[in-house]
Amino acid sequence: MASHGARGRSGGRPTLEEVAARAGVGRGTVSRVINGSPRVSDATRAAVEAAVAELGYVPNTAARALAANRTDAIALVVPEPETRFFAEPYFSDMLKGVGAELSDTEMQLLLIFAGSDKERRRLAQYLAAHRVDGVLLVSVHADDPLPDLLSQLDIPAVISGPRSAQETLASVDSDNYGGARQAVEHLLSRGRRRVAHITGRLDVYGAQRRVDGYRDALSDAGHGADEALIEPGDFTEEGGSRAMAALLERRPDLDAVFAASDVTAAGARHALREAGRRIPDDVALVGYDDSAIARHMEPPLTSVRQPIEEMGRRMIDLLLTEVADRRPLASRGLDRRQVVLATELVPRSSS
Amino acid sequence: MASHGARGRSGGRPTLEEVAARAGVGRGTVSRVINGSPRVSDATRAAVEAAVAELGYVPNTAARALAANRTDAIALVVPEPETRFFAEPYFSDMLKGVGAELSDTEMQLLLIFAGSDKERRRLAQYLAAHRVDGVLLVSVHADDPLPDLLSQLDIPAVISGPRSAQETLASVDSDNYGGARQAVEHLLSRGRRRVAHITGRLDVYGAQRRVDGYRDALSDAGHGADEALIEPGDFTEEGGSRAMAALLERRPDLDAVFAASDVTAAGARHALREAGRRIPDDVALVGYDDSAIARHMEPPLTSVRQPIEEMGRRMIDLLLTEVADRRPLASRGLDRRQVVLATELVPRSSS
DNA sequence: ATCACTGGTGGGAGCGCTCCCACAGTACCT
DNA sequence: AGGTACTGTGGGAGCGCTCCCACCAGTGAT
Repeated sequence: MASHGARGRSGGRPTLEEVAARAGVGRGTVSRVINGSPRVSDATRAAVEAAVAELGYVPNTAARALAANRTDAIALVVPEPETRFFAEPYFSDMLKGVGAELSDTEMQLLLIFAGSDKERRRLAQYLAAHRVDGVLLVSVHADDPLPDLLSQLDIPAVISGPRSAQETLASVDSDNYGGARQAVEHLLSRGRRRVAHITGRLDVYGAQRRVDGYRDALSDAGHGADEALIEPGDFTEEGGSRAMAALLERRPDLDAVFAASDVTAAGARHALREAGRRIPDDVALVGYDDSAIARHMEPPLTSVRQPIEEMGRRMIDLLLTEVADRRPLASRGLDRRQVVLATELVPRSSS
Repeated sequence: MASHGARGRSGGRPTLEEVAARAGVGRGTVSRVINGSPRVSDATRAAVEAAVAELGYVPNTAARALAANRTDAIALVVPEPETRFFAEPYFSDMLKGVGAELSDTEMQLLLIFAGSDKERRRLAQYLAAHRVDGVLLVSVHADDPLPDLLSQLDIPAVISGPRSAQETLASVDSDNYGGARQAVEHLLSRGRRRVAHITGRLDVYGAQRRVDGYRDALSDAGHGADEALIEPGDFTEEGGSRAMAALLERRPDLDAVFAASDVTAAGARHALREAGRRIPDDVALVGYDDSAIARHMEPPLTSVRQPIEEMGRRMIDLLLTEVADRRPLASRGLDRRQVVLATELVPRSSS
């Protein structure tokens, strides 16, 4: 008689209890089946699954979150205004990788923009409320307080691009050092001898590593480091243009430029044109990121490609591991919390 | 003595109960303060707020969701693959409006892509679990089962672009009829007399309305409807090109074309060029959407602009109203559940 | 036989809120 | 005086899960 709806708000969604009654088992057993515990007999499992299907039972996430103290959600935090998010393929590629890796998981992905101060305050509140089990942090600046907030709140997080060589958070990065070497070695192999470098913002660790790669590639090839061939940029087009002009003034004999980003390269190209230098005839140019800009530049730009989609996938891998490790008070599997992925040089006619 | 942490897991986050103890009031009172109920004396409210601040209390969303049977989250569902989402400014504009209108709300926005079958199944499950209080549905096709699923689950939803004149869901749309009239009237005012129309996919209600607007504008101006001047397209570039070719064959004397989208217009332009017709000298061309394509076309394309960002804002308004109306079993404020916003003609040199 | 174990199971005790009923106090009519 | 009505407040009873302990076979070692 008391089959379903003991306290039956008959209209409502079925509950665990109702499934249990229907299947003739206890609540605990249904819970075990739902959560895929192995310690359930096959017969019982079948009975429960039948009841679930008949009743159209769907677990109540809020109740689960409350009881288990987890949310089964992670956030992808973009500390940029939404405009940049849409403008740069970096983010959509990243999102594609993240989505793919998450697709056969129960985890739900939240996309959070934190470009403005207001949004950042909201985010802090959000994190303080522990509304996600983990955080993916992309495109973080050196002075960003977010990573520290996360460690303080003890929320698992993975960062794309470590802030320094001593990064404490788990991170996934592409090989900035190796990518820079590839670019420079490519230019040298093409017979260039006076290779300049326009750097990125040097408070970004990845930009520093690119400078290191540039230097080492030159010295390994027996070229002394010529500091006059290095000019700081800031990843912007104007910065690239300004830096190029400075370089041309200082070292008019340069025959190649490695720019720390495609956008920077676009600026450099502009300055080169103004100075009447032909690309690649007079000066070869290599960028970084292999963005749409590179493909559409005139002439098409040789660039270093980062496996961004794979970075997204690896970030999820890492994060899920960190989240899982926190569930039982057990084994930390921190074997490799800093992942570095190889880059690839995409040669085009600018070099 | 028993001030805080009656059952104190000292490490954990403070709870409502702890705040109540600290402030020397009952749980109910703290809850009232947190939720902004007016029936709390100023003195008590101040005491509670102080306790909240001292303890750094943040409400537990899961507990609240469980007890109150709401989630304080809404979903923006995009039934397209992510690629299109990033490619078309429509979505980013929409998102901007939505975000703006939501920013001084406690509501959290979830972005859900449902392009593939797998994703759609996930979404259905997600909605069945009632993980959001409401849904924003953009870019829905006529045969999409999603709207019905939503009404069936009794989840408030707002659709961008009604599926028919009898749309039951709340909707926000731009004035497709009026926009088409604007386009045609503009062409007539420029002295054009044989204005053709390449339609959109006619299973999209908005496309039908554009045809209606086109027809009425012509007949109101005393031009009989010439069905030979109407050719179905499908919103794609190839479709536009094909339709244009057909029109030219059938009515080589046409002197203007109103295309149901900028993309369609791009296709039409191609066909016109191939046929040796000059734009606008021989044939004037008007598109729809005022997208980047319109601005960058050669010659720049006259187009009808939809206020997409405002549409996003209005959709949120409507949705929040619907969600609020469902909270107490009270007053439905369904005054205007179908919003239509005016369009604007942006004249450029193609007409 | 007795004593471990082990796989399988039931159900109590929470998780941290909101809802709502009860009730004290004050104020304003009859 | 007694009624009625409100404001402000406390706290019990859930919301629907998970966790964990207790318990019941069955199995093999002693």
